[in-house]
Amino acid sequence: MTASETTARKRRPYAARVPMAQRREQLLDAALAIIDRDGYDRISIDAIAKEVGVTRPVVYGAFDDLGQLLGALLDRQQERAITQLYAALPLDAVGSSPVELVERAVPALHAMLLADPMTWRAILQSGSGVPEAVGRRVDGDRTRVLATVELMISSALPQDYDAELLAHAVIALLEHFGRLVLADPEHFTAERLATSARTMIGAWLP
Amino acid sequence: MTASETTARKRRPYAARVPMAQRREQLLDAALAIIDRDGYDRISIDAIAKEVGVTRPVVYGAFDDLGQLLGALLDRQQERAITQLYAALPLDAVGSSPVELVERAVPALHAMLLADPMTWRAILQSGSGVPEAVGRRVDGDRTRVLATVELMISSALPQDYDAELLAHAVIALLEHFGRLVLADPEHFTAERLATSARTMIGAWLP
DNA sequence: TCCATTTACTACACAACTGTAGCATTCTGG
DNA sequence: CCAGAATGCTACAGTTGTGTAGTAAATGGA
Repeated sequence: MTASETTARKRRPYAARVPMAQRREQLLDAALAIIDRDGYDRISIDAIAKEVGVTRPVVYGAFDDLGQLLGALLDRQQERAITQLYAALPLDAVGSSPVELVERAVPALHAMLLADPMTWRAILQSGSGVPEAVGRRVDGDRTRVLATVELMISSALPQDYDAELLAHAVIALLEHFGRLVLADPEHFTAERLATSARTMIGAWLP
Repeated sequence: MTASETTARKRRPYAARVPMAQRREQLLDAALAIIDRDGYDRISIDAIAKEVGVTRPVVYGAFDDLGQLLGALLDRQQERAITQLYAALPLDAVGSSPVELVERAVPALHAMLLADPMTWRAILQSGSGVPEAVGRRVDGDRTRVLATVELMISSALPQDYDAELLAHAVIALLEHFGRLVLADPEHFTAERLATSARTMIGAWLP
């Protein structure tokens, strides 16, 4: 065994070469998997590199820094979530009563969550552990959703309800029950949730 | 200037000596301040030492490691929160209707939050960023509170409401509106919240 | 086959943090 | 004043992560 053979033996074999676009997607998938498994406070360039089986310069070749990577992940995930949300909501039921809407929306949203749990878990755990740039972005998104929900409530319920507070309540409940469904879908079934929602909302209608 | 003078010049002046019990309390206060300002993911022995103006061995002289310190902080904060909560809730109103209870509880809870915001902010931001041991403890506490709320609901509302789901909803709403009040107390006033709560709960009563 | 391009790895410097043995300083009582 | 006890600091070793210059390997086209 010569010295060059000894030296060559020690060098880690190269990971398969991958076009940049595909590599970026792979890195984003890895980041999402880490966030889902370990939480936002465990995400790092080093962790992502290890998850994929490449070295850090490869990650830096695709993204300038962690912030940029997380921004790209957010872009991608947001697009996925919005697509799923619009597919799930009964937007064709324009003239229906709130109770009918709820009876159709709850099972659809329930199925949506379970069809892509990783996406929704990452979104619904966007609490204080997220990097600051991510948190600001998510807060902005939540503000927009809040305004939309507030408009819907204003047109559906009597005027003696505070629409802004109700919108906050609806968002908080959707997020909380989303987390419960993802954690225990057999216990928090679509049927059970729909029944309760119908009963409570029904009591608020004229 | 002799060599010993030069050496003495370079040594950092000692922080004031403090009895152990007082030091522990001071370190816990510092930890709470860091969590409030920077979040759970920024808490570390080093950060606490810097916050107080001592070196790390001083912190390690008081607590074995970060986990033990955070456990002690949790014990202390939990005791504070429970004391404040029991002082705020109208426990003397045993025979009152749910609407009356709410009308008295909301302003009291509102004032409680603002009387000690740091304590409540640390509790209400106990999301995914917390160290695992803390998260498990908080989850256990939440489960107990949930069971208590579920019992109260079972006795106050008609049987066609799902008490478990409602308990989850109440907890989610209390936490969410707690965060809103801490963030913007002038916008989310006690009066406004009480009015909305009265209207909604009133609609559920026989 | 050879060469140029593209993609991947190594080794390094640096920063931040954990944990501790040994040493230093401060304070109080005799 | 001095000695001892109690509390505080320094320097060190180790770990983990960031970021990068230089080198290596792989691939495809001529």
